[in-house]
Amino acid sequence: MNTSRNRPPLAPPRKEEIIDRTFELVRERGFAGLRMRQIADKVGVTEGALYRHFPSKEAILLALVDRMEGRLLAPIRQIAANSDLSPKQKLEEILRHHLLTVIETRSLPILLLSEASFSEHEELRVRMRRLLSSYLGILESIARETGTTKGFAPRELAVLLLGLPAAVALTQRLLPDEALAERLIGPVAAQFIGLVAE
Amino acid sequence: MNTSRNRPPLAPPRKEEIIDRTFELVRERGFAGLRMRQIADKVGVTEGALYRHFPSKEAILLALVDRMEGRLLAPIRQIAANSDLSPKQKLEEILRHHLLTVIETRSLPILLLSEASFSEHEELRVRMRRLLSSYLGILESIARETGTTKGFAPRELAVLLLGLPAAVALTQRLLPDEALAERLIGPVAAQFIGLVAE
DNA sequence: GGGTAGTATGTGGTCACTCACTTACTTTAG
DNA sequence: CTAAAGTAAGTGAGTGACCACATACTACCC
Repeated sequence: MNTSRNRPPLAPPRKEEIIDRTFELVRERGFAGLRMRQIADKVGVTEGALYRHFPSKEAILLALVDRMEGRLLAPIRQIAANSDLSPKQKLEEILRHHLLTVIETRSLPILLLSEASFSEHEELRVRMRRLLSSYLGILESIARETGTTKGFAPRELAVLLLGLPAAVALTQRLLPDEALAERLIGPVAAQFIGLVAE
Repeated sequence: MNTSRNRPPLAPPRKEEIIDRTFELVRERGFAGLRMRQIADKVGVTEGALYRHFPSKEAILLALVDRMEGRLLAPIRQIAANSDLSPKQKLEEILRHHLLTVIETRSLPILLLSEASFSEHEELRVRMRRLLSSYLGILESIARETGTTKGFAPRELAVLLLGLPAAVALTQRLLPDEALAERLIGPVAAQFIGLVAE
């Protein structure tokens, strides 16, 4: 038996690679301009080969949303469940995680959300609604644990907190400014939390 | 001479109507899904007729951006130039105007911004960058007039203030909630300004 | 030698845009 | 006043490019 052969069973195979490359394409060019041809070229196969692994383009997009959800929402759920943190600390860590994700993925979460909200794929819109709903729900319930929220209702606070990553996503996509981005992720985010929550 | 004949010279003709109908289509279905066919159907002519008035689809989209700019940015410039208002009042009015526009146009400004940031039409991306740049610039210079901005640099404050309309746009598009929207436009916006500016 | 991954080559449909021609007005010349 | 000329707006039938997806065939690996 060939022990030197490194099976790639956990670092999963083509399927994962296809999603990876698609992720990169969407990050640079967005949803609307994505073509099966581009994915195939980037993976280094022909279009037909993609259909060995996914039944349709929509299936690839849905897998991409899963990926995004894992990267954005899963860590946020963990932070929210961490009982070592005060509500304020939770909000701060969530905000920081969201902002970091926005920067690393070139604003993908927010832009996906808005592009997908127009998609003709019903399933995609449903998933995006769910994602946003979960996100706001998590922030809302933390807001309820928090002492004072400066008179904002929990839902209102949740929307306010979504605002910073949303604004950062838009400005950094169109007017990149690394120094500004770092200030926003760091001190600005922290102080912003300080203003709206005790 | 027929005095009762109401010439329609100022309420301009087809061209304006085409932009109006396109505006409605984009508001409901977004940029990416827009087809010349749909515009023609909505105006009540054939596709060919559209090309009497605009040389290309892109030209229609650019005219649409002009329309959006007139609706969003022009009033904001006026508010900023109104010397009867304190800086804080200016920020408050600008924020309210932006939020109202977002609600009336079903989140169009923000979503246009993100969809267009991926467009293959270079000119469109340039225009969107300019629009965002102007918007942030106006807020920035008001921030400079303001006494205290709670330690935020002017540019940082501008991004923070963009956040609320951005978040409202996303949530209202995907999870419409009229009562929440009204609270956000009214008391929440006012209180938010109170927090970040003196 | 059978299943998996791949290629080469379609195919039907859609889209922005074109074009020859018509229709309804308006302007102008005699 | 009228007929000829000019023009703005529109029609309907393309056209070529592109795209998601399909089908037939092939290389490779246990």
